Amino acid sequence: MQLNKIVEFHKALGDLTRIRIIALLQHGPLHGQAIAGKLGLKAPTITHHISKLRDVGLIKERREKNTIYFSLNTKILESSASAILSVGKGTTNEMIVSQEERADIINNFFTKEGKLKSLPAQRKKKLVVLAHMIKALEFGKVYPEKEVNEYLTRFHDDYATLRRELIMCQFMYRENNEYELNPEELWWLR
Amino acid sequence: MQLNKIVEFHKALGDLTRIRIIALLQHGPLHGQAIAGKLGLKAPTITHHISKLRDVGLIKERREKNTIYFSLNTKILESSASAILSVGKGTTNEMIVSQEERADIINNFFTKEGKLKSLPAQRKKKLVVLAHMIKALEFGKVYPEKEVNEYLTRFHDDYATLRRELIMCQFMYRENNEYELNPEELWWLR
DNA sequence: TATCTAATTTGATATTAATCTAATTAATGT
DNA sequence: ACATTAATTAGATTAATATCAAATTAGATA
Repeated sequence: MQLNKIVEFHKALGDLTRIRIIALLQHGPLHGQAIAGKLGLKAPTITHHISKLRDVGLIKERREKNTIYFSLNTKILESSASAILSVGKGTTNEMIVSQEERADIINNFFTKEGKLKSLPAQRKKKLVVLAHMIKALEFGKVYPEKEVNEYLTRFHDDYATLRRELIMCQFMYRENNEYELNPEELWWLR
Repeated sequence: MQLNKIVEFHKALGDLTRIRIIALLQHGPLHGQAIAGKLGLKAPTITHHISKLRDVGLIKERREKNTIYFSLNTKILESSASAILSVGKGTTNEMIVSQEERADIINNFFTKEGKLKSLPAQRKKKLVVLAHMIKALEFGKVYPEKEVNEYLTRFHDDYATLRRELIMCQFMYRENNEYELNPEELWWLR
């Protein structure tokens, strides 16, 4: 149920410490100890909060020597913040699929081994199938084309068709042969 | 918008029952018993949640005989939802000062013993001086006025002027005679 | 006044979650 | 191999809070 996604997002923001972390990260990446120092808290507390924020897709990170720099995924922030405005109104109604219906579709179009049998013709089902396949990909991470191909081969030999469908349905976008999940389309996922 | 208001807003939305209530109210006003029935909950529970939503301004109500119809304040919903996007962004490039320049200013306006000689007239310098003085204060901690006064006396006898300047430059904010650092303005501090 | 209905308040209970210390892991550097 | 530094995990404590039954309040009506 996508209502739960919305709940988790707001629960993540419903804490003063995490809002302060977000306020800090709006100005650029920071590492854990720096955040702890600025907020007057201990490192484990920061780990705790960062992982809450990461759980809802708000945190990107990059490692440099021993220290990890955390930064804000502003695309996710924007799309998640606006999700509440359309809750209950069927704005993304194409995607309003019950948990059971989704399970049925997955069941019908994938083998027990997880291979895709065929791509559904019906748009709604196709979206469910595509969404299912990218579940293991990471928001904010940039994938070279080769890696995308290898990944998609896990589901079907014809990775090129899958890749094209992901682009056409705007689940991913491409920039000079590198691929990235499109958070604007996928806030309701996961 | 105050950080605490933002926290309270998201805390209000960080609960599945309340999100479901919002989803219901998107379609029009409903009275308590109706909400309870649709959600499979008891009346006191609805009262509890409605009052949480009302606390953050999301609920409008109108009485009709004995029953109260609750509805959504969509204006508040929209503005509160977007508040998070600009949190931490309340800073101007006015405060981009090099480390050396800052050291010079500190050197010129403080005695060796750490007393403030005078308050700079030039705004940029004044900001540096004020920022220097609050370095030992903690983000997120609430200080009673008495404690702020004692603290500021370490720099100058005229603590009242300093305190007023801190408020006016928005380095601190005051709520019923308690003071707190304003993280939105002070992210650039070390 | 008595009575009905809807909403609220009042405990009580169970669950979640924020924070810390201490111990551990991960990656670097000597 | 050893030491260093940053981040994480584990465990404990404490504070919030979601829910309900029971009692109460508020307004309307007979």
